[in-house]
Amino acid sequence: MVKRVTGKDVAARAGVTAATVSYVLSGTAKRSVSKETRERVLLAARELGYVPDKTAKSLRRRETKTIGVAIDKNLATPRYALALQGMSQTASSMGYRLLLCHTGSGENGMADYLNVFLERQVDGVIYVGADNVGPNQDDIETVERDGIPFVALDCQLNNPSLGSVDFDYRAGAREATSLLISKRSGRVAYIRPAFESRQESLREQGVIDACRDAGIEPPLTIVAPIGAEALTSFDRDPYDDHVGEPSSAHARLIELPLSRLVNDGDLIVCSWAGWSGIVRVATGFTLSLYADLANDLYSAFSANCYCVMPNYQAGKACVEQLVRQINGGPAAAKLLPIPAAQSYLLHLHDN
Amino acid sequence: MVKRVTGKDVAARAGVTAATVSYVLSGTAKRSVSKETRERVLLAARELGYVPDKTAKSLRRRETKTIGVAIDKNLATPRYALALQGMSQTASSMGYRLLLCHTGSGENGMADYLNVFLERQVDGVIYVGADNVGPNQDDIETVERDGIPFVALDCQLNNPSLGSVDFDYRAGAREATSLLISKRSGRVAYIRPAFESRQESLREQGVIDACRDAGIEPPLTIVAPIGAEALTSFDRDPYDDHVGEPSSAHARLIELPLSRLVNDGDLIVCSWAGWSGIVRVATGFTLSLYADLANDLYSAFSANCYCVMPNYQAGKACVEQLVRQINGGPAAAKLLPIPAAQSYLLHLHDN
DNA sequence: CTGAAAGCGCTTACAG
DNA sequence: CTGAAAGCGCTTACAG
Repeated sequence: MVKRVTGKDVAARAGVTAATVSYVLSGTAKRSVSKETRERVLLAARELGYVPDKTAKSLRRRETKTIGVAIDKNLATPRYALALQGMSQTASSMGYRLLLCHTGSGENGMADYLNVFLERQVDGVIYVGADNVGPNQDDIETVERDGIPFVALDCQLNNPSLGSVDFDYRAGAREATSLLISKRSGRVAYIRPAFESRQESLREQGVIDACRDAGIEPPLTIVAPIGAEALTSFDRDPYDDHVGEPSSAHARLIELPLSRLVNDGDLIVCSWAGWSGIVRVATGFTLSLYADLANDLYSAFSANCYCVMPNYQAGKACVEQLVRQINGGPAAAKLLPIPAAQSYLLHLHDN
Repeated sequence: MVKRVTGKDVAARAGVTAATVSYVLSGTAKRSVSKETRERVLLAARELGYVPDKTAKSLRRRETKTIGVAIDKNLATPRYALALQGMSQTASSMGYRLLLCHTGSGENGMADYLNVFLERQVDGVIYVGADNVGPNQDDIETVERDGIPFVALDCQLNNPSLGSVDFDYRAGAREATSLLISKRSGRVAYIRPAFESRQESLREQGVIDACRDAGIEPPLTIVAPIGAEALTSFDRDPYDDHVGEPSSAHARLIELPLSRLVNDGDLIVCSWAGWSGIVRVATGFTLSLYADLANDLYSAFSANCYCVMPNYQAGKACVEQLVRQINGGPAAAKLLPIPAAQSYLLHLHDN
């Protein structure tokens, strides 16, 4: 391993001092440098292959241009991966990088994602978290007390002092269900998971809203045996998921006696992305129409309508808002609309 | 913003020097500290809420305990998200964090993922990349010259001086196809994308191997109009993917006149995860059996057999190998087997 | 327009 | 067993 080239080496070669090198390369226009000196420095830097040490810079400037992302989600669910991608690309375009953190607590009992801020490794934190509940009360107090730039995605915190990006689940569910109702008359059956969360309540309420709007009876609600753990990360190797008995939310849905619970011709609304495909296959119904209250690649093949989750946009919004906070701006709350769409592919078959 | 608590503050309170604080808290057993002093230091640190500054530590120790991950993949494809998850959890358990990098080149013309190493922000780099081709020749030379700890995932580099983790596509395809053939007699039809890569060649060869093994005619190969760009990241907002004309690889598959290209009863082998579901729906065939040469959540519903891609394991292997390199070990090449499995769910229906 | 110097907060040989 | 000091590589007021 060769000796590292430092700013001092460049300075020596250019016949200037390290300060001048810094002013030329970091380009803070606090000092003007003569064109001739600047050229000499740039040449020397290029000749020596100088790459400034960011750890030294961070120590001195007290900023890292890095954002911590607390995400323990099951990334095999494209929703979260897309949000992460939105964050990554936006951060990159704004001169930031993403550091992945877990939500668990480390050695000193401090939550990992807060610790990483206090250790000065990141300038702010985006919390996606392991469930849809959000950070605990202790962590929230630490964030407020230490003034940590902080944005929570899809946590429904309702805390104005914390930054947040949320989805308008209720309006989205209402719109998608209404779209389904507009295509065909029939009873609405709603399939949702077995656990309670603010998100699930909002979606269910939106389905009820749509039935009321249309003047039809409230939905028949079917509770699938799927717990909140389906949302979180793998505690075990997901490799195992695919060789033995299926344990994913999708697989457990098929255990229901679906063709006894719903009738052919029902308008079947599913809380999660991709469920309608499973119900369609499992029941073999030919008259029913389907809606997914979220979407993934497969919704286009099995759901007649679905909610278009703006996951990438949400990731982008998180970064934009966090950077505003890092630069001294206030925390804000953003609520993203969820448009409803018809399946382009199923629509093609109609013609 | 209150003044930051430093090691010196803790030292003052404990009546010792900053050196002692460092020895107590960083615990490098290079110096033994009396039990009584240690307690005083720990108490003072707790009382003051001391969290050591990692940027200072990194500058001094010349290590960051951070791994750069160059990943421009479409994370909506669970394969890559799972690999990332394997990396993240493994890194965490080994005391490392993950910094997301892009593969593009930044300001100084240096590839982003190499730059981040030269800037001393990471101790090593895992390359997943934007396509299955791997880093370019210039980058490889930089890695070798500067001795950058480096592992390439699924790049088929065949360069012994670089660390690598690859999949045994050929054997995997052979095994899955053989499993399909063992279930029913019939012609093998193989559906693959329109671009060439080492990975695609290996899979195709594996399918051919299986036909030869079984003494049946070589597969009928069908080329789907899907280009390599389907593997890479979004240049545009993927939000658009779901509101207009479908542009994903899955959607374009359905544009083929599949029911004219294959016959009901064919053994249909698909190169990518999830394709068999689309072919099954698009053709409506009742006699054919299907295999996916990769798997996702939906393969269990539509493919009779599939390859179980050890993505999580691969991510884990990358981190383990990289850390070994960071600690001075040599680069190694790891080839992961791809087991074939039968769909548990479709198997249930047989009974 | 440029130089000399202090300092960010740690770690770690070097003395005692 | 502990203290005093140097130094990691930058940035940035302060003089000139």
